[in-house]
Amino acid sequence: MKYWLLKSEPDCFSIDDLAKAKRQTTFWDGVRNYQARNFMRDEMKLGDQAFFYHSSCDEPAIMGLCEIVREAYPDHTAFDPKNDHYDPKSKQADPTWMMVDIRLTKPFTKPLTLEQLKAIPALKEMELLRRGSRLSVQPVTKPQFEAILKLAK
DNA sequence: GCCAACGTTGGC
DNA sequence: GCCAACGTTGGC
Repeated sequence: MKYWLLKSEPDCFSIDDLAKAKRQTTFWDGVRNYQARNFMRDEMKLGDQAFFYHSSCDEPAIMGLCEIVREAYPDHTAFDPKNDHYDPKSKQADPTWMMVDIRLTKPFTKPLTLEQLKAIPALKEMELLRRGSRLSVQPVTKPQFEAILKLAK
């Protein structure tokens, strides 16, 4: 099993939105970065665990834990000219962009803020904390995953 | 709102 | 294939 971190801007889609969704499940659309797509397409498997992270907001933080409930399939929002994430280069017959489905399994009552994460020695090498890191879908190592889960409530 | 870091685009 | 220009991300 692998571990992941997924970024979302809460103004766009927050963990509360996910909590309110049917079966606490959503498709993770809008990823338009090749490295992030490759992680989703090639490495994300059913049952993998993923942290839900709020970015570009007052208090960036890991908000909860999710599970991958469907493996990669074409991101249909790329085909829709009216969608913000429309990409004319992605064709139905040969989709460029993929998405997965995730289900919220454990919203944290006390999210771990970015500030707190930075203070945890076990997370020194974490991708999220790397200077200039922008990857919206990123792998988390098992020790990192466990360190975070131990502190999150 | 600023700006550093990074990815993408396009001319050559 | 190089690289400058540009756009985006995301913390502050």
